[in-house]
Amino acid sequence: MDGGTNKIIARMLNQIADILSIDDSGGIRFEVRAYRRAALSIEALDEDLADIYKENGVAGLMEIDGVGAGISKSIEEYINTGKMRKYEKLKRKYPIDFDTLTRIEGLGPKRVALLYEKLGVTDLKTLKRAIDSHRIHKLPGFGEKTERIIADSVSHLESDVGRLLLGDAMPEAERIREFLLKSGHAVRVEIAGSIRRMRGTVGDIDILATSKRSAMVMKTFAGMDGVEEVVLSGPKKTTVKLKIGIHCDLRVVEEKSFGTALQYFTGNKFHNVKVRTIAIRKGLKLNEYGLFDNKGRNLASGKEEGWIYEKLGMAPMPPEMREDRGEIDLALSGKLPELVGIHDIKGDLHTHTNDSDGMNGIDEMVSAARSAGLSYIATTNHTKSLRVANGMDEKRFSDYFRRVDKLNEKLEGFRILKGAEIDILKGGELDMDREMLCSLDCAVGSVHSYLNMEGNEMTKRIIKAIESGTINILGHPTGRILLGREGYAVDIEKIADAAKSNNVALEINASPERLDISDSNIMEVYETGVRFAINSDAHSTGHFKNLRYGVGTARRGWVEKGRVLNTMELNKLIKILQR
DNA sequence: GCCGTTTTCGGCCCGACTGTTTTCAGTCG
Repeated sequence: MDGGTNKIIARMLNQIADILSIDDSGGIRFEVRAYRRAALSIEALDEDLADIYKENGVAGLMEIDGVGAGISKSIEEYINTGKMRKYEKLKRKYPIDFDTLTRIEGLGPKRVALLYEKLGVTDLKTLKRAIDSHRIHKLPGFGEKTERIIADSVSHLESDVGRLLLGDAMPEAERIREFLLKSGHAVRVEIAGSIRRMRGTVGDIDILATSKRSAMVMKTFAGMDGVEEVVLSGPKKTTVKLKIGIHCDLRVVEEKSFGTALQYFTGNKFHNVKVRTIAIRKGLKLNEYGLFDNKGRNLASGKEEGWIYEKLGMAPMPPEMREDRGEIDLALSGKLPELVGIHDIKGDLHTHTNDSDGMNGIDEMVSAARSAGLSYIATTNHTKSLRVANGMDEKRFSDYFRRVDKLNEKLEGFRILKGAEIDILKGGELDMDREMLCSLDCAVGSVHSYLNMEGNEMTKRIIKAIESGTINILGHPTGRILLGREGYAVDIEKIADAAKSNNVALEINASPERLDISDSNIMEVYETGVRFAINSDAHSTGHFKNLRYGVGTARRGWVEKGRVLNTMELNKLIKILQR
């Protein structure tokens, strides 16, 4: 896992880009772009740069996307000496906290540099002083309005709203979509951007609409419930700030541009750059309005999004894969995987009832599961050590299972599997009698205590539980909480290897604040051949709808249907769960 | 500075909006 070096180096590379871009005469802008690209690539890395360097040296570093001879040398220098000369030299000229200052609306590297040269602004504190003394608006290129925007943005930054969970942003986006459709001014309305790509957290909401009356759509949008203020508005694009704390962009295009606009507006940015580059190679030009040949004719007029990929020699690309992680090469060679879909999910193997810490009784959970289209669930209440969650001892489980038996007799076309979410104790032991443990239909083992354990120890603890031969699924394997805490620093590949050999599935927990394991973890372990289980961890009847976020996470990790335990029909599943 | 099924040199995605301009630079995605 990333030990912190990556963030520091990424920040240095970004600041090099900032400073270089202050004077962009003489074609330096491509160098700037190269530094930014490398920085982003490094931020997204799961492995620590220091480890990569230790194992494979500069050659290893150069394998990272966007890192070539120059930047790899700089990284090497930093790892060995704790310093990067290029960075130090540039910083001497501009000793400015670009990282913070460029996060302020309306401020990019050039304006930040000007603020430094004219007013001595180097960080948030000195910027606030400049704002208070009312000197910014006199600078060339600035004005009264810009000064006010900067002042607003500074106070906003201090109250930091940041990102939202997908599980919070998606319902809001759907509400907006429905509202715009009902208004009658828009023909088609789609959610695009990172929500469509199912990223676990999102920084804004992107909506695309088609209409001949774009002004009316914009007006409807700006005036709808939930809008705090209009940030910018033009005939083609409007941005509002929502009361839930993030921005929402609306783009309106003509009907004939819908496919290309959706492709463009879904992103991500780097995926789009690659797709457009492929278009150029074929003598075409792709933008949000169409795919144009050299005579300026729009070949994509009226076509759907999938057509664009096909025209460029690829199969239609699932939105969840569009992260520039190798999906384009895969598509060009005709090898895009068949991803698991929400309709493949036959059951849910991690749910709770009000017998431990759930909100609803088993009968209510069953009918909610049936409404969600499932044909089985495992109820997996907590075990005795987890007192805060009203964990159950063996006696209570026995009583509970008798009730389940009776209920199962009455059910047709649906089955409740007798399960438990068993605490993996500090030393890797399981919090249930072995006899009862082995009699369960479905055993989920999870860590809920001593979360700050050192990585190696936690890895051993989890592997010991896996090797007990008594659990079927490792629940929320890394314990991460999105926007909350990092996962345990476990060696996920070692865990996956052990899980594969012991016929244990790794959970993809669909709870919006978990989405654990993550898409990048999935990609790391996929080669081991380990199975996954996409579970809601439902604590109430309303939580089954979260399964879609788990499926989204799986798709982001390129998971195929055959690798997911709960896509199986019940009979086949039961055989696999036996141990 | 990076990169290669047109290339180891010569390219590098493309457009929207705003404020301060008087035709555009800076910022953003």
